[in-house]
Amino acid sequence: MEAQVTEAKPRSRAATRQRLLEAARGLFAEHGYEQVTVRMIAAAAEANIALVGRYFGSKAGLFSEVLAGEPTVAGVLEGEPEGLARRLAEFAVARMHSEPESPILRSLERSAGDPEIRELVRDRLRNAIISPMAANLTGDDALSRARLATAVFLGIGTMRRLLGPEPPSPDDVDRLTAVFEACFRP
Amino acid sequence: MEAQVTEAKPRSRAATRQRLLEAARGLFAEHGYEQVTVRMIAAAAEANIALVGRYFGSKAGLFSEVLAGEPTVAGVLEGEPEGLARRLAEFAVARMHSEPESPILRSLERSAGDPEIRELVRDRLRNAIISPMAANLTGDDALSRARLATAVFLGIGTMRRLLGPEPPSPDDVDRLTAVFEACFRP
DNA sequence: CCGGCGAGTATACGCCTGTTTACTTGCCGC
DNA sequence: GCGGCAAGTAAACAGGCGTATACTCGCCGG
Repeated sequence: MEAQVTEAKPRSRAATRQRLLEAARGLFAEHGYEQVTVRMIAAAAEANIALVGRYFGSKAGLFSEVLAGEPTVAGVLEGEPEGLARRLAEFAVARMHSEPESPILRSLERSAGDPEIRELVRDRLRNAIISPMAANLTGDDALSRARLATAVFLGIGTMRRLLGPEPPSPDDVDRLTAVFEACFRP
Repeated sequence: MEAQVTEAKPRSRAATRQRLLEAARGLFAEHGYEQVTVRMIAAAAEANIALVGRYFGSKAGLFSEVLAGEPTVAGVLEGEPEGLARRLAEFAVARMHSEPESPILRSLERSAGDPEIRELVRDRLRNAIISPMAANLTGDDALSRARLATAVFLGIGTMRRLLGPEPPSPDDVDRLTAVFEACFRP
């Protein structure tokens, strides 16, 4: 949570910008866009509030840059399509049993109030997950099936956030693999 | 959306309370807890803001009462367990292709900022969906499987909210049925 | 050694939130 | 008819939000 830099902070634009960016990343990932205030970000980065506006234009601009810099599940998506369901299942199970710290997907679920932010999130979801996933599928309604699988993925995240992490079970991966395969079946 | 009462409003505690309750129900269902303000509710109910506090204690109290009065998916859950997956699929597809107006489940997905509200939502989710669903399943980890199926259900809602309603496809029900069956398989 | 410029700061602005207070209005039993 | 109490109202409160402004400080080239 408080992953702030302990080293002395030099009077450097680039370094301060970076601290703000990383602080924002962590907070957004944990709490979502709306629950995080610029004052929280500035405090976590040990920087002044006004610098958020100066360096990123606005809170939304900062969020946008965080989103752009975030690694995606691309590594899971590429590879032979046969194993896709299992790779997704393994990835989801890993997320399911780990504590909150996790990529920006976390904030995808719950950042929806501001329409501008919603659009950012939607584009990101499409371009980073659904489209590449659909590209791995064959058949007419590949997009629709990719959407369904992504929905399952998001739903698991929502559930974990709401009810807390589940006790792991060795059957989880197998069952989830079957679920994703059912999503992908033409 | 603007399903306000057009009849003249009598100076009646019970009637005004009811109008507030219904207005809140509609708004919460459409936008979620945090995005709805008590001023919006009062305006929709054509009542004074202060009455929310007077009749329900607080915004959270009003939300709690809305939640308690909301019908659940109980009708879908009861019945022979064999057809459960298909009934769930039909229910989800119906929700998937309909415009926003929908039960309070909508707000379950995105009402999470305030811990008090979060707890309300979590309890409701457990008592109204997961537990009864698990009761229909056999096997040790029935709860875990019910959680997964519920996650799929929520994920579909999140997806629809984010990307808009999908064009219907006749295969949807079959595919979703297979997905839920995969969730339920021991 | 010092002038200037950019990094960093403190503070205030305007707005919106949920909640509360003090007040007015209208109806119902007597 | 009318007194009183409940229903309804307007306004303000305290606090939080994102953003913008005017300022000070620290460093670096000359």
